[in-house]
Amino acid sequence: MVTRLDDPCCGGLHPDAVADVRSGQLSEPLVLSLSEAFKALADPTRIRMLHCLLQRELCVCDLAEVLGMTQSAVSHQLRYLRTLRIVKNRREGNTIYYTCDDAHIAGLLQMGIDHAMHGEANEGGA
Amino acid sequence: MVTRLDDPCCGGLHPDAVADVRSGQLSEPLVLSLSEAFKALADPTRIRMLHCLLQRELCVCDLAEVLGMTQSAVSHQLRYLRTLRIVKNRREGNTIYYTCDDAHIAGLLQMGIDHAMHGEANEGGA
DNA sequence: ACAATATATGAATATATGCTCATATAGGGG
DNA sequence: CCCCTATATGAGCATATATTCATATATTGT
Repeated sequence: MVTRLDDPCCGGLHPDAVADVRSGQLSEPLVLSLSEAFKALADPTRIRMLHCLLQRELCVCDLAEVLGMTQSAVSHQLRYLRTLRIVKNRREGNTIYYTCDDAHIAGLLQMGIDHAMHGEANEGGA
Repeated sequence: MVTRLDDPCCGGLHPDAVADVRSGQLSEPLVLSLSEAFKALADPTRIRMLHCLLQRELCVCDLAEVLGMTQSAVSHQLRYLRTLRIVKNRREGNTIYYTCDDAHIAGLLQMGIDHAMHGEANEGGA
């Protein structure tokens, strides 16, 4: 079972290379799990939200205020992140506080920041 | 200049928290650059492509063969990655070989893999 | 019970994304 | 020069995403 399409233009130009790489392939669930994690970080809004929530616990409307966004938009994105278990929330009376304590995401984000700051933009600047 | 929307439901519940987090905000270009990088990894196809191209140089049709995808689809994604300078290519006669030598991306991907494999799916299995 | 506040959520919408199909480009061999 | 192979690319399409708007839910205070 080779999982070939009908017309791969050339049936594998270098069979050895193909076989070689095939044996090292990532499993389907792993790939899906990976893309899911990276997707969470693949949006400017979510990056900013997570960066905030990693620094400090914030309620929804403070977050909205910081990001200059609608409460609704923020809430939708928080739901997205909640579904992925990337952020947690805590209720205190009427307000709900969110945090991000996901070490995985924090690590990826930090690594991205470190790398991107190799001569490009800096932090700071409200 | 506070960059406020017309109706932030509550005008910042905790002004100190808001000010605090505001001062640590990531700059706009940095955020965009970050999301761009994560976007490159936010798709199962591209993850598999990059994982292959990090292991070994491959021509387009070998890649297509390995991934079980159309040459066209692969080529489109390669263009995407080329635009972001994540992959390089080399021509040898009729065939074009691609590689990924982007340490940034490689690091992020590896970190993602390490983390995701904490009890979930493993490599191997083609 | 009622009003006010904070948050959540469904529907609609606009845009982005990933793939397919057809076709263009480019190099190699007769 | 013509044909074959490998790759690139534009258009179209179906789906995903991010935001907005209106409204629902939940908690507090009176």
